Amino acid sequence: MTDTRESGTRSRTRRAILAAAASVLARDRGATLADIAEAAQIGRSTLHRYFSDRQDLVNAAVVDSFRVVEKSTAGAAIDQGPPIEAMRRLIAALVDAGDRLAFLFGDPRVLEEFTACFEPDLSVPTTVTLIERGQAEGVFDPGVSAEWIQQVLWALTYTGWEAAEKGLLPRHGVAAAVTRAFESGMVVSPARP
Amino acid sequence: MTDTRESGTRSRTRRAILAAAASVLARDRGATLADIAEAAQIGRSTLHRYFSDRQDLVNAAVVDSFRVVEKSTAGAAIDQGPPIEAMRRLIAALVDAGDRLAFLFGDPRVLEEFTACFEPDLSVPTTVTLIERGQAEGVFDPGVSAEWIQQVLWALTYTGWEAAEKGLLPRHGVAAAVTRAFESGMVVSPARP
DNA sequence: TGATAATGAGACATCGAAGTCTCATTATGA
DNA sequence: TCATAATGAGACTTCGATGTCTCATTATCA
Repeated sequence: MTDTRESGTRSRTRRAILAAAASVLARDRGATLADIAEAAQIGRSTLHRYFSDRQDLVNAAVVDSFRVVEKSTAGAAIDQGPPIEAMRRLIAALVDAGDRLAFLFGDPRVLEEFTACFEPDLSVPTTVTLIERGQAEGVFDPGVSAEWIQQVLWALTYTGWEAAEKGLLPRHGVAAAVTRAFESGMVVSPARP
Repeated sequence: MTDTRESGTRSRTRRAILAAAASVLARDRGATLADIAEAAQIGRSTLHRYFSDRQDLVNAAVVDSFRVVEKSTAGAAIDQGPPIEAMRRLIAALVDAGDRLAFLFGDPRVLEEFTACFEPDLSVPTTVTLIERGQAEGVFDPGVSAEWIQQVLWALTYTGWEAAEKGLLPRHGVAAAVTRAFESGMVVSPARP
């Protein structure tokens, strides 16, 4: 899928811009193209050489972030082993891709826009598949939809990332805190309502 | 605190603008003042008669939303009864104030800005107080900070609101889904890591 | 009803970000 | 080294949101 006609230099610059865009926009959606260029350590005019539009840049950043998260997910091998263990690997992977996830999750509109027109890599097992597998095995709550569980997963991961940003959680404790919240909730001896 | 010199008409219009602002901005942070005026069913020039600045409007909307959420919280009487029950009432109240919460929670910067300069009504028991009470009684997870639990609470509530917006959850099921997630997490037989 | 408050429509100026372009400089690779 | 690719700085235009203002109309209340 990568354009092989693009030189190494250009390819590297492009990646830097996309990473900077996701990182900056995750923290401030109203950020200026100048802000993004500065974060990418390039001139604003250079940015325009790669992406004609702001919209063009955002679109590319979304697709790119999808790919990055997808890759992280793939690395967690979530189609193997017990669902609980697979989910713990997935959470760790998602936390690692925090910037990208925060960028995607932080803007509901962006996500919606692309869910329709963006066809995911079918060779990569999806999060929903893992959740459904866990539900079938009676490990994940079968009383709610897999999509809801996925939303909760993303929300908790995002919250963990944000908490670390604010200094509320130590970086190295995010994955554990998210995992714990996801698996057990906040009540010690849960009484199902 | 309400300016008694303001006529009933103006007071009503002001409230309508603030409610519209929170509602519109919760769904689209980049929304135009024209969008907000339209949602409030007033002319754009009228809006400027009430709030000189965009910043002025946003500030007022934040303060107002704080008050609304505070009032909801107060109505839940979270300083009374078992913490679990109090938390369930609180979640129901927060879900009811969904728009306002989404507005406040959806923009981390807004929240930060005001947490410092905005002194809360001390006569109203705070969420953190409830959480700490629950932790002291061994009901809420004492292994994490109360602030983290509060973040999770807000995140889950926001996610429930958003899921309802997207049609992923029925409106009447949001509070139950959030409560369940908050208390028990997503795993049927939790194995604490 | 009559005085006044409140509003809506819209013209107008302003301002900042976005986007375009040029030219000199630096980096890359054959 | 040399040709070419890539970049940075900055001038410039465009465009849309914002903020100001006027005037006619409508709503409110004594």
